[in-house]
Order: sequence, then structure tokens, then C-alpha cells
Amino acid sequence: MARSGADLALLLLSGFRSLVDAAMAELADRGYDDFRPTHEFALRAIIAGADSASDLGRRTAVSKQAAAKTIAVLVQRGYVSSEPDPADARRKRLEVTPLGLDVLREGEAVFEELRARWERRLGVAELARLEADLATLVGDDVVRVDAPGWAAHHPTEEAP
Amino acid sequence: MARSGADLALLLLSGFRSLVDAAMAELADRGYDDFRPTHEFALRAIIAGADSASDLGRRTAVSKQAAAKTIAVLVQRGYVSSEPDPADARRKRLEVTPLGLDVLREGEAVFEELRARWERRLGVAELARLEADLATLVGDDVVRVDAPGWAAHHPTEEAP
DNA sequence: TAACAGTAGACAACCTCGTTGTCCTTGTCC
DNA sequence: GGACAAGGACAACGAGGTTGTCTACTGTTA
Repeated sequence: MARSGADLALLLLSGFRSLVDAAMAELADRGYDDFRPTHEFALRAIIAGADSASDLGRRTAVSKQAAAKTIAVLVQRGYVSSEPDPADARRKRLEVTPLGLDVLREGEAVFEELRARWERRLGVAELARLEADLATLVGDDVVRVDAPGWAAHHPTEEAP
Repeated sequence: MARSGADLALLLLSGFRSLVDAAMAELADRGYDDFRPTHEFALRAIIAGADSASDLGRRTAVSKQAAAKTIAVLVQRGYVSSEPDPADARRKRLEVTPLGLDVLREGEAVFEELRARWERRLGVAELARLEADLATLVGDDVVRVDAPGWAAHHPTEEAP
């Protein structure tokens, strides 16, 4: 097949995009409008223990200001609550609300469904193999999202 | 291994990013500073026949204004020339300059080298298999980049 | 205990890449 | 000719980041 290196990159990108676009669309259908991957990962990070803006920034490899902006959105939509920390007046403690847990659960289900779809097309063993290979190549630091802008996607059409 | 669907997405993203980041860094080392994937793909599209801004926009699934901006950069750096079309006064004909061809060639080499590195780590057959699987999943419309913002990446550190 | 360095958060300005919306010029087709 | 489409330029704006600066609080240290 002799694909080129650039094609390989494109392949990876396309895979990611098709997964994420589908997930976002499905979530929108379920009523969680305009929910971005960034939000999902922020929620995850908060659950995992990032209970302040600065902390979230560190964990998601982003400036604390950027994290604060994300948090502002999540709070405004009711996915996260932010109350002053009684023990440290500088901080505001972040907590994921029940609604936040809902959207996270739904998101998980959506991704699972998408993965299952791929599994049907490729076979269980083959998909597992693909994942294992990718993990080998990428190393195990997949957790770091580390890519400002990676979630930007504003599907629109020009001049209908 | 039982990875989740979201992890799969992350895996794909990480793969893409690690490839592209490395490629950009290497190109910068070779003297093509601040060359973005967008530029690479714009050049490719122009070579492939997109000889006007609107045309480029259509081919790269981006508004003609965005395409025009990209072109402005490419022209300013000497990678693309833009002359009025004698046959149609509305158009400006785009052409990739020798310098543009250079950078494209270099880019190709860099990606090839990166792919070879992965090949060494995974084995020739296994990488081919991975590519084939991805191609199956993604379909054959990989050509469409179709992701505004997908190339945004501004590596920076907060407060050293 | 008083000074001081570091952390949290807020605000403002700015960048990049993309988007609309609008306008003008030029071709094309009936 | 006249309606309409297409190409391009300009301006305004939005999303998601960044830096820089400022204030309030904490914990440590002399």
C-alpha cells in the first residue's frame, strides 16, 4: 500500500475527528448542546482531584487562565459548582454537580457505542490490536491532552 | 486491555500530535520556521489544482476567506505566487514557487523519516496493518482535512 | 512576630485560526 | 442588455489559547 508518512498522520487525525464529531453530535441530540471534548476532559480532571482552577490548568497542561475560562463555562451551565474553600480563602473548591456526572456518563456511553461500532467493523481482536499498537507508539503518556486548540471544531458551511 | 472509547480517541489524537509536532520541529530546524500543517496541505491542494482562493477553500473544506488568509501567508513567505489570471480578471492564479516545492519535499522527507521510525518500533507488517485498519475505519475520504483549528498548536509554558 | 516568597484567582490585552456579513468587480447565460 | 453567480477584499467577531499585572491570602523563615 505504501502510504506516506503524511497520510499516516492524516489517518490518525481523521480517526480522531470522526470519533469526536460523532460523539459531539450524539451528545447534542441528547440535549447536551455545545458540549466540547475540552469540557469532558475538564470534568474528568476535576473528578480525578483537580479541585481548583490552577490545579486543573496544571493537570490539563494549560494556563490557569485558560482553565478558569473553561470552568466559568462549566459553572454557568451547571456542570460544576464552585464554592469558596473554608480552609483556604484563596481557593474556590470545584465540584462536579449531578448534572455534570450525567453528561459525563452519557459521554462515556456515546464513546463506548462508537467504539463498539468500530469493533463490529474490524473485529474485536483487530481493534484491540490496533489500540495496543497505538499505545506502543504513543507511549503511555496518553493522559496528557497537552494540545491547545485540539478541540476546536466549528462545523459550518459557507454560503448555503 | 479493555480500553474505553474515549481512550481510543485520545490514542488517535496523541498519535497525530506526536507525528505532527515532531515534523514541525524538524522542519523548523531545517530553516522553515513556523511552517504549519495547514500550510503543507494548502500547498498540496494548490499543486493538486486548486488555483484560486475560493477553490482552495472548497478543497480544504474551509471558507474562502480563511483560505485567502492562508494564501496571504504563503505568498508573503514566498511559497506561493499569485498573479492575476489573464483569462479571468476576477481570479488570481496561484502557483507553488520553487521554494514552496522545496519545503514540500522536505516535509515529505521528514514525515517519511518519522514513519520509518515507527516502522522500526512496530515492524513493517504491523504498521501496514495498522494503517490498513485505520483506512477501513475512516473510509477513503481521508483527503478531506475538514477540521478548522485542527492545526492549532502553540506550545508554550506558563510562568517558568 | 514580622517580613517575605509563593499560590490562587481575576482582569485586561493580545494572538491565531476560523467564521459571517457586506461590497464591488467581472463573467455567464438567457 | 440584465439577472445572477463567482472571485476576492474588508471588517467585525468568536473560540480557545497566551502573557502580564494586580490583589488577597498562606506558610515559612529569620
